[in-house]
Amino acid sequence: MKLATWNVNSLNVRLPQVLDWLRDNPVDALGLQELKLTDDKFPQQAFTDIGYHAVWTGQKTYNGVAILSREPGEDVTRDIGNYTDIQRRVIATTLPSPAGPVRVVCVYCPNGQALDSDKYVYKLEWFLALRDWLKSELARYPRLAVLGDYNIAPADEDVHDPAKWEGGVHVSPPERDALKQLIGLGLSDAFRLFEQPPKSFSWWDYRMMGFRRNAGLRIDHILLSDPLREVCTACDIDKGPRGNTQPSDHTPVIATLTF
DNA sequence: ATGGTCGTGAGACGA
Repeated sequence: MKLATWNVNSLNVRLPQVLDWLRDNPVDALGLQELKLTDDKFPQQAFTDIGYHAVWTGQKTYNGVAILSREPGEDVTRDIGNYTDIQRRVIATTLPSPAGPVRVVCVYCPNGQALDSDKYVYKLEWFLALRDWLKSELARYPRLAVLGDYNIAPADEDVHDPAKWEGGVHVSPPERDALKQLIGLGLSDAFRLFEQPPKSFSWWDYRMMGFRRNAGLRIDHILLSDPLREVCTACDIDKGPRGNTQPSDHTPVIATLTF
């Protein structure tokens, strides 16, 4: 079973690239972030045509998340428990697997903008709410995968130039602590279960030829509960789509589970 | 060089 995540930065613009990628990488589930379209504009038929089910929650201009899957899902959730948030950042569904139900949670975590921003306060609050909700999800679903754009680079090795980024959003100690609190629920960063090339990133700024210089961050993650960690046999970043014409600034991350 | 580039949607704003 392969699970993937990709922040597409507008599904309107990136739909052809998503379809192409799925033809080459027929994963069992793909979480998408930053759809930037309303529910009525979601291109369901295009995914149906290539054999994928879809669940989504959209929003005009900003945010929006979806999960595409080979098998239909159950128990779709579009909120973090009781946390009231007009921003559409979470969707979850339960998929079948040989080992039993796998809960897939797709998240588009807040960016935070800057350490002195109200958006940074919102980001940290949002992560607390996510943690509390994931704790209850984990109790209900032992096989839990939480994938998406976390907008947090877990460690300096996930940053192209730690000195330049120090004191900035995505790397600050409170943000890294927020991510560690998710890990502390009993989740593992699938990417770090394996030996990886140095300077592995999942996002590169459009500006300053960030991709060409490999000036990136690893901020897109797949977190796995212990029963899934035990069967995870690979986790890789596919840099290919970042080299496309008119690319997203993020590229997919894929985890392989072998039951 | 304190900027740069995208996407959205029609001027900034968010990332």
